[in-house]
Amino acid sequence: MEERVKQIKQQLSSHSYKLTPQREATVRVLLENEQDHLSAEDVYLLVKDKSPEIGLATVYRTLELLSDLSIIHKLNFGDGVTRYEFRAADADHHHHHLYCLHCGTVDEITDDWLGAIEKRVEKEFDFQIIDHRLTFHGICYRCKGQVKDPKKLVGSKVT
Amino acid sequence: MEERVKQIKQQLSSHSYKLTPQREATVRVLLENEQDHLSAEDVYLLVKDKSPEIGLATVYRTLELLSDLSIIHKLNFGDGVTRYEFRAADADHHHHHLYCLHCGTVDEITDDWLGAIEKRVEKEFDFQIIDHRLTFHGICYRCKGQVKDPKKLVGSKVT
DNA sequence: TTACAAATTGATAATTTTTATCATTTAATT
DNA sequence: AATTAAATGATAAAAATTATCAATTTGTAA
Repeated sequence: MEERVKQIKQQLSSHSYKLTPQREATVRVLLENEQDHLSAEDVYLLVKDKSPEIGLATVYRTLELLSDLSIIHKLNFGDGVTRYEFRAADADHHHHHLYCLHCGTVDEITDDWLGAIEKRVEKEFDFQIIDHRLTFHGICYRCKGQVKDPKKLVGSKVT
Repeated sequence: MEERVKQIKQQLSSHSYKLTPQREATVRVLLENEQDHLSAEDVYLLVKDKSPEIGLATVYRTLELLSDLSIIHKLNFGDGVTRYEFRAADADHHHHHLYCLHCGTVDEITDDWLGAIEKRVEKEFDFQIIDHRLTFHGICYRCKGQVKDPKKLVGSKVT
């Protein structure tokens, strides 16, 4: 934890940004909730618990900054809100997500399963891949059995 | 074209919805621009050219309806706008997209390349897949050579 | 330490996209 | 022709994000 905060501090200062108290509070909230995919509002509320004086705009600015530096990733599961996730230290790609259409939970696949497909894309489409987004929509193991007609969930749900 | 309009009319009426002139105009715009990925605003403006009396809310309502019936798909490439694409008559899955970080163009891969991976997800994660979203972010063949430092494009760009 | 310039913040206004409301119009049915 | 439900258009409202700007904080240099 402290280790990672320090590392982020360095990443910031290497681009001449400071790790202000507000930014640090935001980073810590993100680290403490690494499993979740928090929206800006979520982050704001959690940060506010500890540092009530922080403003919403600052949280947005911090998330944007961290995203610019590729310290976090922006995600969009189509519910109208941008979500943020810590970018694994080692991973240079976006990992894959399992989005449950029943309960809304998002699980992760941290391995990159797209290697072969990406090669094919680069060759067949002459497309230089920088990153990817892969999300499966369906029913998670927790909700299995609770859903009668999965097809019904497809419709307008989620982009 | 006429064939497809008629087919959509039937899909609507089978759910007791009518193909009103406004809905038909919207459907035709979507069909005429099938290669593009239009936002609601885009559709609205194109429909307005032909039928100036149509309201924005009606366009939104129509897109939502078509999406509910899985006649079109909602897409989100992270630019803050929901986009719509005609759903291929045969495809029961979302097809894949190539999103160019340089020019913003979205190309399509209509085949489903995820079969093997989906089997693995279902087995390893006990996740019942209903649909998927796969988008590659990178440089398209048109922009190849025009981009010096692709890594620079990664940052905050797109969710 | 004090002074200064630049970076950052908080409050809030403004924007943007989408949804809700509601009176009016249209369409189908009796 | 009368009646009911569906659909529409105009517009208000909501939700998320971005922009503005004065005030504060920070790091640096005298």
